[in-house]
Order: sequence, then structure tokens, then C-alpha cells
Amino acid sequence: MPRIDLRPRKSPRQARSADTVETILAAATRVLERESLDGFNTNRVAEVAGVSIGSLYQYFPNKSALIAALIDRQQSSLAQAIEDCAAAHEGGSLLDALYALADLGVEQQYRRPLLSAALDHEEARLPLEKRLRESEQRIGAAVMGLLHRHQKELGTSPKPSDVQDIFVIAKALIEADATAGRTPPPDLRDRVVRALWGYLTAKVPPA
Amino acid sequence: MPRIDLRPRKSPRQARSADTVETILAAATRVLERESLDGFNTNRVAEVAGVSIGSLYQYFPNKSALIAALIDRQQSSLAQAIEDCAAAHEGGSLLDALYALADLGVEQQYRRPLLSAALDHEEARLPLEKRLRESEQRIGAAVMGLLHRHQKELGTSPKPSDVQDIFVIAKALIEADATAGRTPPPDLRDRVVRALWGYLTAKVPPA
DNA sequence: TCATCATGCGAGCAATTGCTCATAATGCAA
DNA sequence: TTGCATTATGAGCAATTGCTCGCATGATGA
Repeated sequence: MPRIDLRPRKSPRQARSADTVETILAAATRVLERESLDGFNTNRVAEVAGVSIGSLYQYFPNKSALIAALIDRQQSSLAQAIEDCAAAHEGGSLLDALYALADLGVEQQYRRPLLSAALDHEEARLPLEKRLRESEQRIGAAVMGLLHRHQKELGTSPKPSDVQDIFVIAKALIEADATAGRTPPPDLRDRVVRALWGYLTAKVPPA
Repeated sequence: MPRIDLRPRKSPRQARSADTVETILAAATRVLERESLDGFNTNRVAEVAGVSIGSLYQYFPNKSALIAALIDRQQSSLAQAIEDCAAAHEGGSLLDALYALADLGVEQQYRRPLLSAALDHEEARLPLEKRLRESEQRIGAAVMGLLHRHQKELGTSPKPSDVQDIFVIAKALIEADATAGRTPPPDLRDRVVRALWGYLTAKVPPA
């Protein structure tokens, strides 16, 4: 199994090359968003960016590295949004926070459905970097903090698997709808919260 | 957008050709299971099957049709299993049925994790056939019947979106673990049931 | 036995695509 | 201005891969 180097090939030293990198990433986003993973090839990205293929390979050692950079950006931005959201509901009720998180997820996935789906898929396939794990850590910590603050309400102290699970549940519910239609159904938000709240407060009868 | 014909090119008329088709499908399963969607190409499948590439294309008009056939099989078998499971718990408690369904899903996804993941991915991408929709119908009907029989226990009459949602939730939770490790964590089953039970019985406080 | 149809074969075409490298253009510092 | 480092270019190579087509082989029924 060949290890794939995902690190950037070189760092831009002049302003114009920083622009080039920016242009390439924007083009990559556009291509992935419109044509999904089929039709996403480095030649096409370079063409859409209005940049030569050689320039692309000056900053990204291979195709995977380009995708990894996109994932990195998306994950960081999501982590930031979740942290902000958790902070904004610092004193409020757990339910309000869950609604806010659900809205956030819906907005994120519906903005660019194909992009989200494609990045999810690649994320599972690529050898992840530290930085990505870092975003996951941040998200986990933020949600864990939220649950911890409402321990009494929930009856038990939150486990790491709880955080993982509600993340997976929310993502799956939203993605299932997002790949089906252009705009979110009006009840999606409620169904997501119902799933999360249900999972967190479930009292499964003992056998 | 080019329509892809997924119908089989011809039906086997002699026993030996039925064998060939069988061999090809088995090989396709093996390849998909071991190498995921990368490394899954028609030449490789033919090679593993010990059959010429020409023979493959006598029965499957294109690569997508081959994958569609695999999806068809998998879905039919899942539908059958779920129907059997629902029938077996005809008179029992809802909780028992949920546990059984969770076990079924865990077993299915852990048997061939890469295959499951790959087929899921392709299923979203391909223009689905009637027969596939039919399997989905069967699954939906079986679960709907189950929920309907426990209406009192649940308090409300089940909606189609309930069926859809618990299916999505279970699948996502199991898949998340299945792509991570070789054997299911001991608590996976309980977490799945907790999610399903929680969703079905959730009482979200009103604003 | 022979004619006909079904099945099996695999070399290789055409298209795609990740990526290199020799070269040119541009910015910067002295 | 000069010289060096940085950045940009794009023709094209090498590898992959979906798929065709002309032909060989096997079965079947008369």
C-alpha cells in the first residue's frame, strides 16, 4: 500500500502564488460541487481555475492532497461554527442548543450537497492528517462540554460514544434528505432534534 | 446526461452460461469486498472469475449494470431477512423486534464492510430500477407493519418518515463502527436500539 | 453427421487522467 | 540593470480502463 503524501508541496512566498492557491481551491470546490467526484480531475480543476496544470502540481503533490485541503477547510469551518454555537448557548437549555446545532448542520449540508457527500466519502478513504483529527477533536470537545453542562437534565454523565453517535445520527438524517431534494423539508429540523433528544434521554426498558 | 442501460444484455439459455453469470457475480463480490471501488474494474472481475472480458460483456451491457445486479441481490436478501424477522416477532414485544433488527443489520454490514459501503455509494449514484425500488418497498412495508402493530405502545400512529428515519439511523450507526474496526464493539447493539427506541418514543418538550 | 445457434475468447482500440519536465515569465534585491 | 529565486506554462508520457469485434469452441436437434 503506497503511502500518499498529503502535505503541501511548497508554501507560497509571494502574494501572487498565494492567490493561485486560493484560485485553485475555489475551482476545486466548484467542480466538486457541480460534478461530484466523477468529472473531478486535476486537469479540469486547473482549467476551471484558469491556471496551468503545472501550477497546480507546484502546490499540491497529488490529487488526494488537493481533496485533503478541501476537507481540511470544511472541517475547520464546521468546528468553528459548532464551537460558536455551543458558546452562544452556554447558559441556555440543552434543547435550544440541539435545535441550533441541527439548523447548523442542515444549512451546511444543503449549501453544497454534492460537495458534502463527496468530501465525506473521501474523508473515509484518505489517511487523515493531524490537522483534521484536530478539527474532530474540537467538535467532540465542544459537544462533550455541552452535554456535560446538562448532566443533571440527562441523568447520566455523557460518554465519548454519545458524542460520536449523535454526530453520526444528525449527519445521516440530514444527508439522506439533502441528496433527495433541493430544499430541506419543513420537518427535517424537528426530526433531527427528535432523534438526538430521543437518543440522549432514552429509557430503554430492561429485559 | 447519458442514460445508462442497466438491464441485462441477454438471458442465459443454457446451464453453462447461467454458471458463467453466477461466477461473474461471485467474483465481482469478492473484488468489491477486498479492494472497494478502487481496483474494481471489469477486466479485474473477469480475471478473478476466470472468464474472458468478452463473456462478461455478453451478460452485462456495462460496468454499472454489473454493480446494479449486485445491489439488487443484496437488497433482495436484506428485504427477505427483514420480512422474516418481522414475521418471527409478530406477537412479541417491539423492543425484542428492534433488537433482532439491530442484530441483523450489524451482521449484514460487518460481514463485508467494504462491499456494503461501496454498494451504498453506488446506489445513490445510479438510476435505480423498479426491482430495487421494490425491495425498498418491501422493507418499508415490513417495518411499517411492525410499528403499526405496536401503535398503542408508541402513542401515535407511525408515519412513513418514521420508517425511513429509523432505517437511516440504524444504518449510519452501524456503518460508522463497521468502517472503523474488524469486529463489532459489544455495546453497538445496545446503542442502535437505544437510538431507535429513543426516536420512536421521544417526548420532545414543547417550546 | 451436419447445420445452426449459443457461448466463450482476448487482443487491442479509444478515451481518460494523474502527473513530469523543460522552458518561459515574473518579482525582488543589490 | 543584473542576476537569482520564485512562479507559471502546457505538451505530452505512461498507465489505466471500459468496451468492441472477429473468431473459435461447444451444444442441440434433425
